[in-house]
Amino acid sequence: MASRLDDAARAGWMYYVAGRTQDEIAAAMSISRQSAQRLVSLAVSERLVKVRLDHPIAQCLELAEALKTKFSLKFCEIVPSDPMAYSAAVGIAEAGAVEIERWLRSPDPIVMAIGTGRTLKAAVDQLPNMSCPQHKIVSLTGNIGPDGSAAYYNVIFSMAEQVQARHFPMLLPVYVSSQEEREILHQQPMIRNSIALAKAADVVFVGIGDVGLDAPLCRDGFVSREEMAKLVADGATGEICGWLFDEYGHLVQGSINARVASVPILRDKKVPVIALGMGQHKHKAIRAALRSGLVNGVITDETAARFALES
Amino acid sequence: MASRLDDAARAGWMYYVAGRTQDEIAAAMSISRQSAQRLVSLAVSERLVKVRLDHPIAQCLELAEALKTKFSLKFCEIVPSDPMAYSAAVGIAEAGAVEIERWLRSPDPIVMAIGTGRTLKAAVDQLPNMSCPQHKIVSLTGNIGPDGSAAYYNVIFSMAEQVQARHFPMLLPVYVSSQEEREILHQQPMIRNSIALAKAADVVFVGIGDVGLDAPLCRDGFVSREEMAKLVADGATGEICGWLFDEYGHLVQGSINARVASVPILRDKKVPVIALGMGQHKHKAIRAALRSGLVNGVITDETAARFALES
DNA sequence: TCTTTCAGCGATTATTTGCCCATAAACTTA
DNA sequence: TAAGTTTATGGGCAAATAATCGCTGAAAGA
Repeated sequence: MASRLDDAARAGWMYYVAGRTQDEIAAAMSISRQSAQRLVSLAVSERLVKVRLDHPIAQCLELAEALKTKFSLKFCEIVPSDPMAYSAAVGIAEAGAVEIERWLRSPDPIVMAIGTGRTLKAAVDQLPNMSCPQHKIVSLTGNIGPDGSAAYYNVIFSMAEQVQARHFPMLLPVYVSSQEEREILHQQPMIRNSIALAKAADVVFVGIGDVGLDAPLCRDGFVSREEMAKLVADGATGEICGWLFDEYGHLVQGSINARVASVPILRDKKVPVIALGMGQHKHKAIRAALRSGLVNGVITDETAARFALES
Repeated sequence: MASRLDDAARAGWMYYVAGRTQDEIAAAMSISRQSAQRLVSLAVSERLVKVRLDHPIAQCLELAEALKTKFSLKFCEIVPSDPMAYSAAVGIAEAGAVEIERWLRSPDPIVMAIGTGRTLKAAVDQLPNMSCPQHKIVSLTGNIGPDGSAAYYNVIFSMAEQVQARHFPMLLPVYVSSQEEREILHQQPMIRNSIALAKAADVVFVGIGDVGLDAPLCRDGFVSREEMAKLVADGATGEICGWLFDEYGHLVQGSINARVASVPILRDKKVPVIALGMGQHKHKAIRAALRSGLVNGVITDETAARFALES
């Protein structure tokens, strides 16, 4: 199995780096061209090959500047929209990985706080193997899924493994049963330690989620359909680390926000809080988060950027 | 011009990151497919797209390419260094066996010349059972140990048995008592025949040995401790088939090299002469062998490769 | 104003690649 | 051990991509 990945890496290297054809690779490795092709595509599907585009596309840059000005952002990266893209995080994941990696390359120890969600997971999956024992990675949200599995959208664990940093997960569900329970749980020494660390983070990366019956929050069972319907009726527009906010980015009062186990969202303007998100159904959520200064950095796509600018 | 690069970046992004076909890119950008293709290839040639391979083997391949270029090698294989495994031939043995097997798989008869040493033995031990009656395997060095046993570092015998090929050992000690004796022995019909065969080899595999009081050459009694100390003082750095060379890969004059019974090392650039060796204590020997072109192929590990490249 | 040069374009052709399928090999399970 | 099941392999073929060629038009220079 490992040797197969080795072969895949070798084939992928010859194909993408050395620019050989599959026939040449086949000859070099004494296998059939078909096998070579399989190895190359395995290298791709196993994410061994990582492609990076080193050119700021003018339009995206302009949009980024405009967004930065309008919402006083510290950081803004716009990736081209792909109208045909089926999957959510095409492009964002790569761009997010670049920025995360930039922080991790720091020789000085930093504390990086991390939210959760599919987009963030996709970005983390694009990270290269690194060795960053000087850094600490701390989770902002509970890492226990509604089914009790400890590895829900295993962002912090995969990341820590990939970059070999110390990590501080928050071993709680995303939502606890009541505000009182949250207070009690947050007093536990380990949790308290994680929260203190998160509040001292040098940089924060979060995913932006949308709300609605089709949103992951609902589909993955964190929030019941009835509750979600009520939230939407009350004006909930988006979600960051489980905190629900309305279309102006203000936290929805009472309701579910009283039960979020997550660390409160930092509003300290000095620390970069960078949100990742894209796609039609997240447009309003992204705009809301930017409007209120819930985040001060964003990585999104062209159409979401235009939407946020228009209003 | 800038806008052309922008377009190239956009096209390259859609192609490599989003995974669109050139047709789709052409449609999205309202240009012909050919133009899209040109933009993509422009993005590549302008080095806007950067491919990385996130796998240990990738580094090995880069090192191999670098070594190939620097030392004009016909063949170079670098295996990942395993810092945990200080034992001899982890990885090298397998890699060597693969290459040896590749040659043996040839349906056309070949002559393979073989040196000796622990590393080569480990590689040969990794060979599968084969039936290669078409090939001839000839030994480059004497196969008689200092204790008179006929099967010292039984490389050629185990190999011939494993792959069922005709074999031509050299029934001499590694070192004879004098240059005169060597000349006489080399005139014996059987020996002469083996030497002629070895000189006509299609491919040569040798082990690289180090020198010093702890080196196998000394420990196994081929060279006395006094003689070894003198050799080291005279600048001997490594050994191939019993031939001692200095740190630039030049044979040490006189001394013990006058008594080596081995076939002279082939310097014919057309025939692959592939050396196997790894480990901290062989770094200098490997570098020396590469520097002088004593060998034109090498199978070694990452750290040895880096060492050879640095100087 | 005219000429020269040359980048870019599309059509055509050649090469390369992705995928399906039949077959062989390996591995399970009774 | 034999039958069944999964997994890998290589051939063939269609799609995708790269290379070649002649044409056009715009910019530079006389």
